[in-house]
Amino acid sequence: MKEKEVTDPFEAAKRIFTEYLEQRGHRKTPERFTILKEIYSTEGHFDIETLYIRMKNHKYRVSRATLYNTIELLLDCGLVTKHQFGTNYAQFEKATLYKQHDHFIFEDSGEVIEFYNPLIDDIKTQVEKQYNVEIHLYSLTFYGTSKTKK
Amino acid sequence: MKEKEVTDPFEAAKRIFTEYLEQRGHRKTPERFTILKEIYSTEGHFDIETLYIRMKNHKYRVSRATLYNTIELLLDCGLVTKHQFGTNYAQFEKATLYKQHDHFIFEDSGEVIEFYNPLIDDIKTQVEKQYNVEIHLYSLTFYGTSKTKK
DNA sequence: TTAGATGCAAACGGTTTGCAGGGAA
DNA sequence: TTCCCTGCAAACCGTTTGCATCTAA
Repeated sequence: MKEKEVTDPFEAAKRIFTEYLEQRGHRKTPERFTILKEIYSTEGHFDIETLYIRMKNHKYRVSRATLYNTIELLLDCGLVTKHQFGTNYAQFEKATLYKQHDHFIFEDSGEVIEFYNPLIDDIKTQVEKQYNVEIHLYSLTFYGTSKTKK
Repeated sequence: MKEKEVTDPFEAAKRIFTEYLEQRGHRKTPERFTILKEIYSTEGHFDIETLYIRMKNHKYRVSRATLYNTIELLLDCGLVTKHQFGTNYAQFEKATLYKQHDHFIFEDSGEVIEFYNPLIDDIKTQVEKQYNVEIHLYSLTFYGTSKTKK
């Protein structure tokens, strides 16, 4: 069975990115696909500097400017999402396409838990009605500590 | 009747700030109270640079360093809250002490609507139970556009 | 009197920009 | 061949820091 081709998230992302680039008349450079691959090869959140160093370690030659440029494209086509958890630098994560979620941040370690709670959709609907607006994006983040002693 | 003393939010904040400074052994400098006054004299959100310019215009002599320093104290004693609405600079607002709220941001103009929806407390409680954590802070922000044509 | 606070300016660090050279189409 | 993209480095800008001076206590 050709399981891999059906389920590999990177292959799916690659197709989406390719189509996006073609539609917009952007070039399909090797750098852009290498960056996408690097992002899809790890879990969790990352910032640009971390990604830069990771690619250096993997002997990929890439500049920070290109990272910022490519991330912008990936945000635009929905393959990556951007967060700003109260710090003064941005964090990113690959989009899970189907599984929307929010975040809990441990105040001491900065560790991130992802969760999904359907009540957020009710709030969203209520706010849209109440103010006659259309919500495209939202961000819900909790900050706190563990109750189990360490 | 002594209405003013009972209801003036600045007077209330001043008392809280004074007590906070005394408890921590911090000095009650004129700069600190002038900054508090400036913050409480306007509505809505502000960033440090805006506050700095506003105080300059009012002929108050203050340095950015002192603004950052004092904001830190005001955050610590809960008189001011900090936001990072996806930009790379922080925005602040005076705490409304009793009226908790969240934000809707217009993607085009950056305008901010404040709202409160009690369902958020249910989500909070559920997350606390689910992950055995204690939530101290949260941030809920919606981004979107108006449905009424301009 | 003195330790903490202020103002100024330099340093810091994440992000953006300008530009010459390179490569996808 | 064209002109979009890349890499490099400088610029940018919000925030932090170092230090001499000042002042609340």
